[in-house]
Amino acid sequence: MPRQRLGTDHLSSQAAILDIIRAAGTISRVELTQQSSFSAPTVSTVVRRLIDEGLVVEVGHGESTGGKRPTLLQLNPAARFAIGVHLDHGGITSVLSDLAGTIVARWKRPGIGSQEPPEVVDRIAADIRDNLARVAVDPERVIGVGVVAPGPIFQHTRMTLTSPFMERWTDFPLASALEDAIGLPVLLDNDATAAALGEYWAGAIDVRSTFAALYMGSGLGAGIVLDGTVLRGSSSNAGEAGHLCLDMNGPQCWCGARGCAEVLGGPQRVVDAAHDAGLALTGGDVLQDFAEVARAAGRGEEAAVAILRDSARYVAVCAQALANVLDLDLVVLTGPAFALAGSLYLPVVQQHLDATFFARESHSVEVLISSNAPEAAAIGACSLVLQSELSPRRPGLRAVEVALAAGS
Amino acid sequence: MPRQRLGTDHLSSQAAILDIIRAAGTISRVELTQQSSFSAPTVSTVVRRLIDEGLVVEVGHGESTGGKRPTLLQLNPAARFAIGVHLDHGGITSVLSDLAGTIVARWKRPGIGSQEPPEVVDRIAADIRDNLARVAVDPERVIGVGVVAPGPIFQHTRMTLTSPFMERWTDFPLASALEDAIGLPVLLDNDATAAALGEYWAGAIDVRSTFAALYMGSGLGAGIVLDGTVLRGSSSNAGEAGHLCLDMNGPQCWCGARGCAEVLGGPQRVVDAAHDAGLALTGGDVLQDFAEVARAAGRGEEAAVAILRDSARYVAVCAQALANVLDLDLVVLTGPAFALAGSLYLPVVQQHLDATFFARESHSVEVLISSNAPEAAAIGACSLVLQSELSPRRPGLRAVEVALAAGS
DNA sequence: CGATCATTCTTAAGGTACTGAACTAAGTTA
DNA sequence: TAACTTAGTTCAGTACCTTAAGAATGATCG
Repeated sequence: MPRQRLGTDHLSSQAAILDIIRAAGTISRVELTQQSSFSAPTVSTVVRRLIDEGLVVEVGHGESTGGKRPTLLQLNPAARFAIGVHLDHGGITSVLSDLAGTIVARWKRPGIGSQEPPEVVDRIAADIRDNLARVAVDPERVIGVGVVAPGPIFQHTRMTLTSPFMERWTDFPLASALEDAIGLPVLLDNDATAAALGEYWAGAIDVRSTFAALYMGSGLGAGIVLDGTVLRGSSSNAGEAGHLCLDMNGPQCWCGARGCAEVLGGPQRVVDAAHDAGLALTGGDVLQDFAEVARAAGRGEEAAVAILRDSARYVAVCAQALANVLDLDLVVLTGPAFALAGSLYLPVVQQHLDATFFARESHSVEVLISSNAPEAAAIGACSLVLQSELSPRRPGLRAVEVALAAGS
Repeated sequence: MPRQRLGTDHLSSQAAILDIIRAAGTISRVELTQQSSFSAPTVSTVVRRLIDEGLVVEVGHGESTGGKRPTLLQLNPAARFAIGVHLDHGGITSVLSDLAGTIVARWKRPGIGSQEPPEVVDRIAADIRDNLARVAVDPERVIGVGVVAPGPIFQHTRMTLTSPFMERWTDFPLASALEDAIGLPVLLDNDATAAALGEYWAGAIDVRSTFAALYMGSGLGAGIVLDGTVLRGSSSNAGEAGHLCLDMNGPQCWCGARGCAEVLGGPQRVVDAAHDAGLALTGGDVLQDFAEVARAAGRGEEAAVAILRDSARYVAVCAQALANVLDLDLVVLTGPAFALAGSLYLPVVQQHLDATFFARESHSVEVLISSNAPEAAAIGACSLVLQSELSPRRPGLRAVEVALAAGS
């Protein structure tokens, strides 16, 4: 007997209203009518439905402006939960987040390189069950699992990822396997894409903004969100800013091209440069070494600062490319690498955009560091699930819808 | 008394159906139900409305597949017309196009550098009237004028363009002035953006495709169309592929940045290089000189071929950047420069994408030369009007809607 | 302090768009 | 000619949204 999927009916109106409430944080019904394209009665009934479903709660009253005081509305964070799993070389980072994108629980397990995919899937499922029990969240309120990883993906077949670092996972039907193991719908996506959506969802970014999230973890990528909708492109591989060519005669990249931004200024390059400069590194994985470089820079070691600043110049050019192609008004720096060294990158990127963004006479491009940078990808994975279930979009969500349909 | 705006009601369904008919060329109602998300009865009624409005006509029957033969539908090209005006340094190119994007009339006038904007507006209006009379098109069937030009635009104020080549036009309210002069709604946009939409509209490109049009005229730009909707960004300045940075230490560009693709491989660079190589050029405007280089290459002159091939490498990297950021499945080369030398650029771009496109394991990126390359911008200007009136989109059309609202 | 007004939100009635089910139309197949 | 297949329409019902009017609640002012 199919449990009724909440929020799937009354699609457009529910989704739009909920999204405005989410972005606003706290808002009255009147303001909703102004910010949405709906009339007051429609807002009223939609809000009542949202309240009945428990997704929204009334939280007191606002100031009067000469008449009745408005009733203020907010998301009910505890109404639904989602699980986000980030597969990366360094390990599997998972979070349980509520409706507002706040982390309720987090756990991290060793990398995936050594085990076979089926074992990893079982481990992920077991960890999810354990952690749900630990924080006493009603499993009925968990609406799904988002799984994200770097690299190009073949989403239309519900297969998983193909990056040279994850060879083992090529042709393994991760989504369906995990669905079978855990009994929840599973969505699969790119980590940078997810991080961008997470920033939109949890970072209270305006519905109408045009922004990109530059994600730096063990690699460099970007996610793009336009009018609240993730830009996926024709095969869900949009946003590969790390493979913008910044030097036509540059070094070969693993992707097959030359002079990719990731090779010239990505985390691996930072670590290599630090090594060459004689900095003492533990020689762990890329991110651990990058963290040491960032700490050295934080202590004021000039070599480390110079290396990171050099990297920042390349990141800035990536941001410029994205801004010029997409006419952005916001760039968010996120991911573990920017969590460590964002304060050094931010001014470089901001100044570069101020000086070179093509339409700067028309408007500036704001640059921010995500407040959730370390777990951005995992939170983004949660947001994938939350948005697809609570605020589904018509265009551009093909892949997610396919996955949902197959997983319901 | 307000004349009823056709196609503005019943928005979503009419627009969707009409768009599918346009893309298909010829199609039956049954196929429409398959390709759209509507039921057979809905398609039936919507099609009847379109036929009543004269936008669509029945054109015989298709082959039977074991039952009743399907009635085939087509756009009625003569149902509506639009005017497209392309302002560029070399001159003002205008076309009158029908619903299918076919050129009915075209005219070209000298450049706009020497005259004051009000005079130019009067001349444009007079030319439009003359040419409508000449080809005997009922002015009632002309739904509007699209005006396009290179460079960044301030569309939200209905002002016009700001490029160093068009200083005179800064702060001149082109759209409103022309509306007053001609009595038709006027839309304003970037030339490359328009060219992309023109390619979509007149080039019968599939509704679901993700494509960009690289436009090379006197400069280099791009227009992006996703799911049939123009990507405009936050200020209608998206797609500035000519100002992607391909060399961080490259020469200064007029836009303020360094190493822009346009400077390194744009038409001006081709002309300059040809000059340096000792090719005889008449020294006219950029496009005329570019045409001579292209002809020289066509005759097999090695220096010219080498120069163009060099330019093509930069164009190819632009295409790669767009493809990687947007996950494109199609790149169209258009504009007068590619009309002249596209056959030389195309293989270079195609090979580069085949070798370096990030998601090439997932799908390839097709590269085509527009069949309307010489007048692509002007045809695109027509398409702006046609689409906004006949197949309006909700998201991303902010600027156009503002213009339409003000102009109705 | 009570009458009036402003503002917020809801109820009621009506219109539009879409759908499923049943039907007509027009062919093919045996 | 009868049975079947495919194309397209009619009809009644449903869901959603809107305008118009009303109810609730608080501010303002004589």
